[in-house]
Amino acid sequence: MSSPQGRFRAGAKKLDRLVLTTVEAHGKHLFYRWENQSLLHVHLGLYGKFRSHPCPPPKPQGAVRLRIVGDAHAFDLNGPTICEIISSERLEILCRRLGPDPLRRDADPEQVWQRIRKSRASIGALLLDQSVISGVGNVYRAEVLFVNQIHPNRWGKSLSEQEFGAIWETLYQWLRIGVKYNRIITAHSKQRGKPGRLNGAERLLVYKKIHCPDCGAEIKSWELGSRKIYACDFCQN
DNA sequence: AAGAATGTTATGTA
DNA sequence: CTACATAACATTCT
Repeated sequence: MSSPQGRFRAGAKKLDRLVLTTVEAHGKHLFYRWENQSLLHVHLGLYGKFRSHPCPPPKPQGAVRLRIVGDAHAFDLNGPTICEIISSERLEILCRRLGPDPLRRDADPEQVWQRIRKSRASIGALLLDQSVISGVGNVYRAEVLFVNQIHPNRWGKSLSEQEFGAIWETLYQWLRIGVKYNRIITAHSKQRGKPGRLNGAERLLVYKKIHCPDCGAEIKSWELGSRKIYACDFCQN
């Protein structure tokens, strides 16, 4: 996040010379541990954003929930769903209800599979269920089902173990690419060079697309698990 | 300038 | 009890 040293203000609290000791992510929940033992929990939600400023930072713009000021740089946290100081008990409760995160070393895909194989819920809904698997999100959900040719409406229990294995493996690879380039990239063009150079339209396969990149058919979209899903009825079944 | 959105949880129902 | 579906919330961007 920021330089690990800085001042830090949260709500009525203003703390001096805090030093960041560890940063950890579990799914989309972020946890910042500070030297004074305090624990900051952040969830960006749909539009939360960290913004960097040179010092001295300008007046806070919009919903700034947190400002960290170092010697040379400052960071604002705008519009997160969650920004709170929590106890370690709360941290434990939070993490206990989160399913495995493919990016984490401690992630056990078998746990996810055991939930999916017994479920009558659609695989599309299951991939967004944070107690089943965490960190996927709406874009990767559409993309991972497309590339593995699995229809979002299929029941979890209809998937083969091999199909689930392929989903997990794809997510594992893609999420790492996402971290590396700091953006979601699922389409890899051989022509265009580095994925970092792809524009928004090029770097995804089905999400918000009109036509299927494989067969050219119209991409269908509908609500699934209270989010919009995109799929090709011909290539995914 | 209305409405969708790269998200999650609480609550209700079968 | 479990497991699903739906509503509610929050702010930004187009």
